[in-house]
Amino acid sequence: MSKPGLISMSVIKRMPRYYRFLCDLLELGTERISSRELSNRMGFTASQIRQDLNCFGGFGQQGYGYNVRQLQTEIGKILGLNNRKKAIIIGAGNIGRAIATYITYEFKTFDIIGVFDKKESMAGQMILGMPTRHISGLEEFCKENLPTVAVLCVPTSAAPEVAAQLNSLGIKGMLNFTHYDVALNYPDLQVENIHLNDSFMTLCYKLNKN
Amino acid sequence: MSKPGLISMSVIKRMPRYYRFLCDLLELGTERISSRELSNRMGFTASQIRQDLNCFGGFGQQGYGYNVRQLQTEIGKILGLNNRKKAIIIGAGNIGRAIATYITYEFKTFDIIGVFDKKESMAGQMILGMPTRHISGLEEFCKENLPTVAVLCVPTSAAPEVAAQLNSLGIKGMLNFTHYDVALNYPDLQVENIHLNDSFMTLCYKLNKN
DNA sequence: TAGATTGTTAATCGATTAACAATC
DNA sequence: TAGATTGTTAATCGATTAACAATC
Repeated sequence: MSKPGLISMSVIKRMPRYYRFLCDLLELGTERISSRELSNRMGFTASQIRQDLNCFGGFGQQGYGYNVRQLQTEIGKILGLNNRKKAIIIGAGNIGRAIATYITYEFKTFDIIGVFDKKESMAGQMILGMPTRHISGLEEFCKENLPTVAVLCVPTSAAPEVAAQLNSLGIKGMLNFTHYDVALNYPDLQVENIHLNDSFMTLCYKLNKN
Repeated sequence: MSKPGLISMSVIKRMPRYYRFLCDLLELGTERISSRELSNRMGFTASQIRQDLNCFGGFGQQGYGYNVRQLQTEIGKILGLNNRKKAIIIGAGNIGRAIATYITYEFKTFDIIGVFDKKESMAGQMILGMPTRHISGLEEFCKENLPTVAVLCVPTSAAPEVAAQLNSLGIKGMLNFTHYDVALNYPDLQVENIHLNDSFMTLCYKLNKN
């Protein structure tokens, strides 16, 4: 069960949630927790929790449960949260600036080393103590600084070109805020889509149904 | 198959994506499309597309395929995109301001009628031509203007209190950017979570695996 | 009519839940 | 030891895919 690559996305997608709840428990000073108790707090079944965790190894102990600190550390390792990665933001509009700030203060695994925009008027404007750079300097910057992650906050119309460029410049992973389907066109890139519009529409549906 | 309430979330979650692709096709001037052709463009199987659409009705025609405009209109109706809803933003930080702006220009179904923040120093600052309001005025504002949707952009620590208040003030749906589990605590509210951190961690996992 | 493509049923696949023996 | 709770297997459930008759 602990062979990597065999673990389904359904399981992976739940890991950040476990991590979050374990962090909360740690802060509360909880030392141990059973799958049953976690189940109550998180809304997953105890069975699923044990099943999920066992994909990566036997972190628990019969009759005792799980050690909160150990489990949190293990999940952190599984997710690779300790491997810091250099990231750049493409698009210094509202979303781009918000995400740059958010990542810098709330998600230490990514290290924002540059913010780029196409607009000449943006160039030089300070974000997080760094000057916004014009997109024309992207290639040189990447060759010098070797970022591996990019956050795509440009208008969807600009996305195909930017994605192609980032791909050729050695970017390995992307957070895609546009509606352009990067993953479909670059199957070797790791992509996480954050389609705000999709979430809005799903909420609309739920609201109209009730 | 077209009984409402019986349609699974897996299907619903794909509808916004259909809608998006159909909008693109419309802009390209495409009149008709087959499930097979859609399948190629979207990366779903043709079988799944037909299965999904048939949950809501037979929008296609044998031997012809689907009429793009008609299908787009139908999916818009299914999602309820024409029923505009009054929305408020709680938390006027970077994310709050970015989302307020984004919704106003990119998602016309929600109409942002107020932005609130706890910080005294924020009060009065203009966003989208409206003054940011102090959170103390939330109750009065809601009673007067009856918003039904709220976007939660406060720090997670503040979320439980704010969620309780919004719930009691008649809010029906929430876009939750915090890590507080609103849905677990208010099962009658419609909630869409946008857990940026979870997306970041999932990307980390994918990057470390490869 | 012949060709194309849907709507729909049946088969497969995968994910979740239940159960329980192992063991702390 | 007795009680608790895991790890793991088996059973169930739901979602996806395949197949094909209906029909435009």
